[in-house]
Amino acid sequence: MLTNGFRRRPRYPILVARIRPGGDKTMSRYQEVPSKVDFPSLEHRILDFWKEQRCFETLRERNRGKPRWSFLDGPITANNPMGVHHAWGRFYKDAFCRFNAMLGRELRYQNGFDCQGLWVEVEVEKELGFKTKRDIEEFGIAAFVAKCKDRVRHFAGVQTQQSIRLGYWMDWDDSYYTMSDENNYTIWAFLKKCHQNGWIYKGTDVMPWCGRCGTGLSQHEIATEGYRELTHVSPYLRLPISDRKDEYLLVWTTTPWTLTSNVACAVHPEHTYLKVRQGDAVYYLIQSRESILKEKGPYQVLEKIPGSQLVGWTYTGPFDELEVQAGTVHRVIPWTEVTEKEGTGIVHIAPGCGKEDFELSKIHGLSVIAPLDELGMFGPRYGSLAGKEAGAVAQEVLDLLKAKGLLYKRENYSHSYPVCWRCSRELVFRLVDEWYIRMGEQLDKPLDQITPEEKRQNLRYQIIDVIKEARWIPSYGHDRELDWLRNMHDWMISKKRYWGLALPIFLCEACGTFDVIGGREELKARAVAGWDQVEGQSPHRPWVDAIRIACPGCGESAARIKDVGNPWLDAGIVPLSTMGWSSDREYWTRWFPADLITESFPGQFRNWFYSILAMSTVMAGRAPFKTLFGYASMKAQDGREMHKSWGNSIDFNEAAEKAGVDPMRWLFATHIPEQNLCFGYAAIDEARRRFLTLWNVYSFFVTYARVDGFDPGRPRIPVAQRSVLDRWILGSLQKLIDEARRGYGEYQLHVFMRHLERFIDGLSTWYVRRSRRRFWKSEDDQDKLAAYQTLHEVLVTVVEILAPVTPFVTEEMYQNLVRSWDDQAPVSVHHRTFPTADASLVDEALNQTMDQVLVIVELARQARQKAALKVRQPLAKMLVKLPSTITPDSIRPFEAQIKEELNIKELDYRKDLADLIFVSVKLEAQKAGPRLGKVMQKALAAFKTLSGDEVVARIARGPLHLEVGGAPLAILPEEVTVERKGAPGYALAESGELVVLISTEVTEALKQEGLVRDLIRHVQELRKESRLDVADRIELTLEAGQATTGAVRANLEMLRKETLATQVSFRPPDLPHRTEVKLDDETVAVSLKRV
RNA sequence: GGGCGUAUAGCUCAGGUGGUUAGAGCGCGCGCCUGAUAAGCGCGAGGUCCCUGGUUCAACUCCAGGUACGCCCA
Repeated sequence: MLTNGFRRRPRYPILVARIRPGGDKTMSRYQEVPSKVDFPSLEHRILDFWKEQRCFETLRERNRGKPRWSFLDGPITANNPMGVHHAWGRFYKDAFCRFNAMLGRELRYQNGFDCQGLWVEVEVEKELGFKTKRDIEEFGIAAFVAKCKDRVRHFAGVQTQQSIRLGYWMDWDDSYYTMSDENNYTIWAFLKKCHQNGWIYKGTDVMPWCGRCGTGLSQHEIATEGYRELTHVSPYLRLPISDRKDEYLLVWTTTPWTLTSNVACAVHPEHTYLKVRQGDAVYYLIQSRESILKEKGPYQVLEKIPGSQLVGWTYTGPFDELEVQAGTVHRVIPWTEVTEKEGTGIVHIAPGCGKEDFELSKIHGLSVIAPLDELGMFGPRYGSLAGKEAGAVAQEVLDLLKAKGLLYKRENYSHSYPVCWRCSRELVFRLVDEWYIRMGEQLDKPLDQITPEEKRQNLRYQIIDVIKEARWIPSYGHDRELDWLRNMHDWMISKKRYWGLALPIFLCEACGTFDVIGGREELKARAVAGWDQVEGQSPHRPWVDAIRIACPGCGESAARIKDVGNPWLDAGIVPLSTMGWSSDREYWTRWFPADLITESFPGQFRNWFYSILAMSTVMAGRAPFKTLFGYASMKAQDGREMHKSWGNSIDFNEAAEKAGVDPMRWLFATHIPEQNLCFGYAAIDEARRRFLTLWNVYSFFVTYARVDGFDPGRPRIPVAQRSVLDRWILGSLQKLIDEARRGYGEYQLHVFMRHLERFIDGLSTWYVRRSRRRFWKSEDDQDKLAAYQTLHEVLVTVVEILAPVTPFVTEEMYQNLVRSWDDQAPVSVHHRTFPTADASLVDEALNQTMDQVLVIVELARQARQKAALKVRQPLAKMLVKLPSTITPDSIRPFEAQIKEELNIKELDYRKDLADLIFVSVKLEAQKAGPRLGKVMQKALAAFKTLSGDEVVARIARGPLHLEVGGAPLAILPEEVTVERKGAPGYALAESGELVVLISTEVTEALKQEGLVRDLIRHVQELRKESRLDVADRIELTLEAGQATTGAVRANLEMLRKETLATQVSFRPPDLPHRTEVKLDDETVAVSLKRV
């Protein structure tokens, strides 16, 4: 327990204070810095500060009218509180905006909320306890829509507060909402333009349908997260072939409910089918699936025939007794998509229940039986199944088949099956009318051969052209989008729901003509009824439903279709709507396209990226962004999805208040964006610890600056006159500034952060470590001032370049480092101009030399370790052989540093150290023995006669040839191990050409000195434990054996000076603070007290 | 079946544009330093840089093919 009550103050500066008036710490304006950082409370303090000082508003003022940098926010769904994965994305948005603000650019700072759509309806339904659409209709659409709006507003507020907590600087009063009139009407304008191009149409198709939600799902929605691995009962049934007694088609399906609507069976015309006899019956099936017959007993293959022979046969359907089946002739049709890998090779076709089936019905003129209603239940004419849910009748269907003798066998089948992405209910396929935007034909030729003429009417290829304009980070994003665009289907934009864009499509029931309204004014002008209902309301259901217009085809009154819009229309229009496409085209021209959008990659290729591209292409003919920076997905710490029920989910608010957001932001910044981020407290803690190193350097600086009264306003000492250490760190700093600019500018934050972490490491473990005594020393000379100025400059610059990443802690440090002394400086670190590197401060030669110095020190430490001589034990000398490219003269300026760091008194340079290096070679009997056999012993003896140097020289050229007993014998290089050691009295460490030898001889005097340094260390520890102030003088007693006593007597001054002992006596411990330490073999009893 | 991505230490991952001895964190073992540092540093054990072939004086890196895994589309 050292933090409570133990006030950290340095040792020497107190003495300085007496020498130099004005140096007292009370004169300093720096605030004391605790060594432990409480991030959450610091962050709250800074949040208050920003609010009180109106820092964000000031920043906008400063940059108003400057060059623009346009960021476009992809709207966050305002349906729930924000999660940690949102925090990740919002961090990027914030960091890049802050960086550009520090470059002096004007920004829009507009956040967006996504408001409309089924996801909100689902939550509101849950709140109200609704089960189906009928509940909503009974509740009233107007009231339901009001509830949806309320929910969105509520969570927009929650997310705003959370974002502020994250440190996200946005103009929170200016957020856009996709439910706004402007947004909706701009989509209308878009749809009208599509209609003018002839791209809007009503299609009848079999769609994936959710019975609970009562709506179809578009291709986009299923693709996102729509598949689950599910097991279904899959019957094999036998269908009697007409006019062939006891002969059956074997048919397999995974969706028993669709059998009610069977009208045909498909076979592959080119594959081989088998006619087999099993029991009393004859079956037909594809040859490759013969194995399914086995479990039903022995069988006999009667004939092999091509599938084409089966085509045209008719058969009795599985549910011919149903009313809906009346008059249906069941036929066998050809289809080349029939697989020979599963099933029976005879595919059951129900055009009302499957997309491909429906396509086949058009080709072969099959009747279409659509069994399900809007809720996914069987209609009235389905016998005992009427009114039952499609997914729930599998067993009943099987029972019915069995009763009719049509069930051959059954199995359980696991497959990937689509489910509703909102409510998880299994989807069914249902025949419905939906509205589409034509995306253009897929042309079967290379992209570069598509003519301008072909593109003119083909939206698909227009978008493909447009995506080339943008920069995709990572670059493969372009390819993924391209892949999507090439293969996408027409965009289904309708949804049979309540809360969403009111599709402005008016369909005349009399003549079938439809028209699309392009905006509010047009609606008002063309309304022949119902305008009074819309006036004063938002353009939503149910109000817009009251409008009727005159049909342009026949003049009859036409009503709006009841459908609402696909929510990606809402989000896709924002590059136009939020920048004033309709209301202020001049403003739009200035801010469109965005310089940056950034969102999570997975999913958005077919969602937001796709919709903004499509809509901007139609309206503006160009991409809505210049750069798209994508990042991956957030996972839980264990690499799995985050799920509350799995207990691996982390709540944003909890993480913010537990760990603080700056450590989280540091973690985000270091992570490679295109990789999934496994998020957890361990990861945050790692980031926090690296952060702490910087904080400790800051704390060190402030601690001493306070006591010394360092005034950052004093005239700067020219860098040329500063020490090599200063010049080295300042040079490294310039390179770091370059890396920072590149990192932010190129959206490679993690690269910058890697350099930053390395820089901070060097700052802490080398610059500060080596400079400490410069800050402690009592003289107030130029060198000390240079040290303060250098460290101050470094810290301020690091704070500036790090500010966009960790806005809170950098603000705290900036206030203390800069504002405390300079009230003319910008109020906030976020108002500073981003630093620019000064290339003249980079001394490459110095950098290289310092690199060598660091290696020398590292090697010497290594040598010490080999010799088991800890650094506290002083040594007489070290010898260094430098690489040929380095001269001793270049190292000399660092000699003092090296010697002090290593606690070695002398440093000599040698061109050759061979005489002090002992090479030992060994013939490995284990390796050579099996090869040499009997002569091994003799070979060993012969080998021993050679010197190490000789062996090394000879095996360098290849096998070593010896003569053993008159016979030649070769030893292979890999059978020899070579070990290099220092000669007796030396320890060796080397790396490449660089060789370091340290003298391991410990003389009596050196030993005594080392012993006393050990003792000092223990006394310091005791002082610390006893909570003494660093400047307190002490009386010290020692009770020790002869060796220690002698050593202390020989080094008494050092002991007294380092421990601030005014009196040292040898007697049993009788002072209040005591400890017992072991030095070498002796036990020393120590006691001390403050005097 | 197609598109995109990934494969490096026990685990999680770094390693712009080819170039001495491939690194970090976590974990394990052993040391060291420390009155800024409840922190840090070093050493050790642990590597077929997925496999095969090619280009090159030189390949973890570039190219081709393959394998495995992930995401997406059919």
